[in-house]
Amino acid sequence: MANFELFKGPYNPQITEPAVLEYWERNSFSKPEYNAQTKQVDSLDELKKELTQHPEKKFTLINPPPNAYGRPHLGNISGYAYQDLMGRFWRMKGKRVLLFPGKDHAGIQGEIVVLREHFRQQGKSKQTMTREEFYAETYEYFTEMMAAALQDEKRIGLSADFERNVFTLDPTIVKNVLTTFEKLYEANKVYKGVRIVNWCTSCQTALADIDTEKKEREAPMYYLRYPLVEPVGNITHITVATTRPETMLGDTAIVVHPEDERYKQLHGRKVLLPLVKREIPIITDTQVDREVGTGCLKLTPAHAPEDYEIMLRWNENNPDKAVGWINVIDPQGMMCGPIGKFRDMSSDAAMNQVLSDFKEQQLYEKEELQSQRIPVCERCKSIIQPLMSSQWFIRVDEMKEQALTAVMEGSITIHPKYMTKKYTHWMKNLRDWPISRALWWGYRFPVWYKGSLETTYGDDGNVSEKIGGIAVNDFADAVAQGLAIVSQSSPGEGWIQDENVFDTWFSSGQWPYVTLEKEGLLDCMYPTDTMETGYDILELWVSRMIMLGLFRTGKIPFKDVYLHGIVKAEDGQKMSKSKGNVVSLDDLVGEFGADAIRMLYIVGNKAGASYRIDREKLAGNRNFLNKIWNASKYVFFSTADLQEPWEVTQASLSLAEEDKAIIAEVEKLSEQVSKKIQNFRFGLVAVDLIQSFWHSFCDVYLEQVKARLYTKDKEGNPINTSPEQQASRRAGQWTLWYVLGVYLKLLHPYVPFITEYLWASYPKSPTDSETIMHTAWPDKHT
RNA sequence: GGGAACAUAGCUCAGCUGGUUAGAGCAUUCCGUUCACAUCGGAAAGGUCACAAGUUCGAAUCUUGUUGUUCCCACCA
Repeated sequence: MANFELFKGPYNPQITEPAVLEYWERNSFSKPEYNAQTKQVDSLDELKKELTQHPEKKFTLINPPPNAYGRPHLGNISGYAYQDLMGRFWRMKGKRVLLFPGKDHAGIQGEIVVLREHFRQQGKSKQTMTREEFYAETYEYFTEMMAAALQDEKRIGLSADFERNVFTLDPTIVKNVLTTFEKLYEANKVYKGVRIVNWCTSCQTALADIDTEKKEREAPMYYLRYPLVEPVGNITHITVATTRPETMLGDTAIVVHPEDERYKQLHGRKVLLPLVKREIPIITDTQVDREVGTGCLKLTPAHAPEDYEIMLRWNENNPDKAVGWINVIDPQGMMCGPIGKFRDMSSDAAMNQVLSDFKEQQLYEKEELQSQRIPVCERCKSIIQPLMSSQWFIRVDEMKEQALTAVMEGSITIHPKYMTKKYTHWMKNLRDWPISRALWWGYRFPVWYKGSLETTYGDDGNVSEKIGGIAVNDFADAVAQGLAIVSQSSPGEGWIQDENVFDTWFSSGQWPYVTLEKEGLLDCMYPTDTMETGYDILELWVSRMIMLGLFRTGKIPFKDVYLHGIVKAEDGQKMSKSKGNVVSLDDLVGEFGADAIRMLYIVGNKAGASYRIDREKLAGNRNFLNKIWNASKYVFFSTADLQEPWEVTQASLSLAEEDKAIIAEVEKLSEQVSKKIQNFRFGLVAVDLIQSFWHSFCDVYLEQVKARLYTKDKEGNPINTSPEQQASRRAGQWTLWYVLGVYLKLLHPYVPFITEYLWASYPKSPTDSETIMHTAWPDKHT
């Protein structure tokens, strides 16, 4: 039993919250197995049996797994308040609630952090360790760090089943995630191929489009002349504009708009590519913007994603006049390929050399300073070098159709509704998903090669692979030749495993079903009910869960997606370490309490809307908690002589008009709160709830009823002694008791700590739940 | 270039499918208290609902346009 003392003085969360936390943790109230009727924890089998018979009795919400290292900031924690609100609501509504917590290994960022924060101090690096040593030690490091992140989840009041907390690299999870890869491979939805990728020369890995961001910079645009092989009329050359002259060494065509009158007579003609003396054709594509530069685009398919797309399109429509690509920059950022003296220069040196050669040959026209947006690595901020590389891809064409349909036909609802467009737009434009990363920290590909695997950036500009010294066209070819195999375990002596690990989102994209399957709960708790996360990872994460969930289970992974806004720092800016405006839970939880912080997240806010940390609001929230505290204490001592109020029926009391009014208000409020929570409008109804408690119950009703409750006047003489007055007093006491109970329950999902603490002193029937977490929600009809 | 959201009191924002006199919190001004609470109570002041046109008996709310702010996406070489 909870033993919470009603101490004197103002409400002090520093006393109450740790005590409540300890109470929650000591019992197992947050487990779906906890049985409110028997007050026992059922077995897993009993739970499954019940949910099989009554599937409507479950509520599953998978908590988005935060990075396993380090402490989250106040913004990272905000989601837990929403997730917990839903969990507590449905639990009180009598459902078997599972909030499933986990931690993510965070791929690239995890590797960067552990190298910087852990290994560097010991003088270790990837050069001085084996892959196995690195993995084992990092695993241990992350396991330690995880405990700290868990503390914050608990501290904000998240009623998750923490015993089930699971790491993305837990062996059973790994096995399941890799099985998905195998199934994708069998279904021909995964392939290995040489494609253009966003290459981070610093992290030495490929990145998906969404793992890059754009940086603004001023850079010169150079105008370069390419002579025509044969002059057309008096035209002897064309001029192209570029910000990256060194890539001209890999040009394979010139592209003009088919309708551009200036160049119509040049279609199909050839230019002599300067410096490397290659003849390349002039082709057409409607994507070329006639207004930009000279209207002539130099096509470098190996080092510009747009050019690569144009090449594919052209080749599809003109198979007889197909153009190829020539890769001239290797993964280290050095020049390579059929480029003569430029080979082995750094790309910067090559750029200067190209420019000076053009000048010398009188082919240099001019330069103009221009602002441009260049892609950089989201994690390390290095400039992305697009290049050709052999990578694993997921074929998304079919998967994205299903994922689109699920949302457009309403099997999955996104809140706020207007974010649906963001999702559909992104999904429609989705290209094949590159899933391999050249890292050590993550899920290594379950792919094996016989002998060795070599990737060559050839002198001919090709990128090719050899397995055991034998050249292969592609992975399928290698499998056919018996040189490669997809398998979770080594096929035997002499086979080596693919060095790549999976993109982090490949594993977190499977989170809903791999977590439940680990616990044997897939049958009875999947699909989950709601996914709650920040709107900034709708595309990054939510979309992947929908695609992979549909693929692997044939079912949607969740029915509703609630997207919360971004919490800004006190200065209104996004929180970031570099700005120095990061606020942690520790900074504020002592002064205001977790309940006040949860209110800041939720009260008055709506889905998708951002807001900032506001100390004035926090102070207001703290004042409200104090109001609850004092009003409750008042009710407790002024109803102390009321016997077993739960046995009393309303009809047996002579209720005054004021009693009836507040009872009616609170009952109407219950319906509203229930309805709005179910409609995901948590924040706005919270304002009504607070208003009602503070201004109807405290300011009005409590003042009205006081005179009827006193048993002595100021001089100490007995008052309210007549039978009518006694009955009136009793009716007032009962009303206070009843109404406060309703308020505490309605408030509990919002401010769980104070309501739990007060619930211990609230007079309740012996059959009622000892924890407010499992008492019945007060609405009657919904 | 495309898309989305927002524009309401000094500040931060509510106002859901159009219906009396447009609301809350904070801030401001005045008044009040000693038997829950000064982390309090009562009251006041404060708004051409960005602008314009339209639909309507009626518009902060719906439509269109204009202006401004924010965010996202994209191929400006």
